[in-house]
Amino acid sequence: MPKVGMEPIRRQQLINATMAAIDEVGLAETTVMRIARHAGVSAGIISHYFGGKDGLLEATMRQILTDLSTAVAVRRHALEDDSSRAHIGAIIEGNFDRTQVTGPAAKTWLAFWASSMHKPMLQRLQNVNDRRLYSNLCHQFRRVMPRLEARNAARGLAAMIDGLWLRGALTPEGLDAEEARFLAHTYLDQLLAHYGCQQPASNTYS
Amino acid sequence: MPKVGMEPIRRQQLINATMAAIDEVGLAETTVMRIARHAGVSAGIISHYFGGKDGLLEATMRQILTDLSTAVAVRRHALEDDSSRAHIGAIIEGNFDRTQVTGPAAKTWLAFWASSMHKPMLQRLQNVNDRRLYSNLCHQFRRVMPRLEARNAARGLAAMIDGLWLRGALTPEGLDAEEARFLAHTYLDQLLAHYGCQQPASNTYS
DNA sequence: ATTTTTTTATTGAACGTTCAATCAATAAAA
DNA sequence: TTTTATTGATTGAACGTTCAATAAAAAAAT
Repeated sequence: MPKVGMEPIRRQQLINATMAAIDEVGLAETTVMRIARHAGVSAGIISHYFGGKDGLLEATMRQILTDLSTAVAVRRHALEDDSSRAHIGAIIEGNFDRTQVTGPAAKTWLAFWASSMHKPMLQRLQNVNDRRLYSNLCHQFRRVMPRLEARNAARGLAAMIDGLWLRGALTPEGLDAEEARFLAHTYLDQLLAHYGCQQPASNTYS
Repeated sequence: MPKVGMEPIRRQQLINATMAAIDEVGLAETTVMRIARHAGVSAGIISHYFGGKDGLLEATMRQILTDLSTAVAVRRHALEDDSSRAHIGAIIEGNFDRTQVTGPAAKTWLAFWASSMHKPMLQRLQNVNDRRLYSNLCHQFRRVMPRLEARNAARGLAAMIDGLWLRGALTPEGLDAEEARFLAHTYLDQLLAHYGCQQPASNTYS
């Protein structure tokens, strides 16, 4: 039933179907037929729109990374407070955004993470994202502490965020976003407390 | 060239070869032939000793988990100091043990971690290990802080350890064990500082 | 307004490849 | 001679990709 202008619709359908399939059976058992069935189309269409399975997987990872960046950027631009604490808090909140943390996205995220160890293209994507998180954190920490300490604080918080993600993706019940945010913010408070920064006026995470 | 008593030797050879193969090309492209070539034997031998590829993969994950547990247990039994700080410090040190952190083991570890999301047997193994780490940490923290705080400290430190592992496995240069240990110990100090515990006499990680 | 032509979207069977598992044959050690 | 260890060609299943065929929509022609 071909109508014109199907391309963007199909691309999005197939990307969503890829995440659903990975959530369902894992990347290893995600075949083009299973993805196609999820999207309600035939298998051949994948090669038509993405040049092949690899192209679709790459596009899917791209989308996840873009969504994550957007979630962080939106919260940072909405800040009234320009303190480093507020900026870092926004980064934490963005990283535990609802759309990212929910089932399919989280499992797809971890699957690509593991896969990126041996696929240069995915590794490149993952690296770019990683560096941005680290350099953003580092820049904000440097506003309130010396270079070396800022570097360590940034690495520590980045590891904490990733670790919470990882554990969330692995537990059958999925990530408890509230608890994760609480732990990350508490850690942030501890990092900043050593340099005499004032506590935030309201700590609104339970 | 069959000699008697080959079984334990071959089993270990094949487990090591499996880690080498995963380190080299990733779990997705680790075939029985590649493993066999690494071990210098034929492909058929894998089914003979492990009942199939899945059996070998399971045995490999078992070995990694056992090695990790042993590394922690050895350090905890060697403690002169019985303080909670010393015990938790030993858990950290064990988790960043040299044999675990080095190339093949780390990448195999992460690969299985991702894979365990959809393979019940691996998930079971991973869960048992996970609970032991958490409950050990929780038990030690409870010696110096209230229940709820101990729970959060344990979850935070567990996430930090996993996050450092994850990032270490992903960076091309591999995990910088010294830095990881330093960050984990610093975090531990921060957690304990809130409850007025004395700082350790000597902080011997650079 | 109808019919014809062109364009665009989609299908699904066929093909070639890859892989894990099997097992009869083989060879060294007991 | 018997037992144990190992091989490697073979088998069958599963997968990604391709492509000729098809059908709907849009455009052009009547």
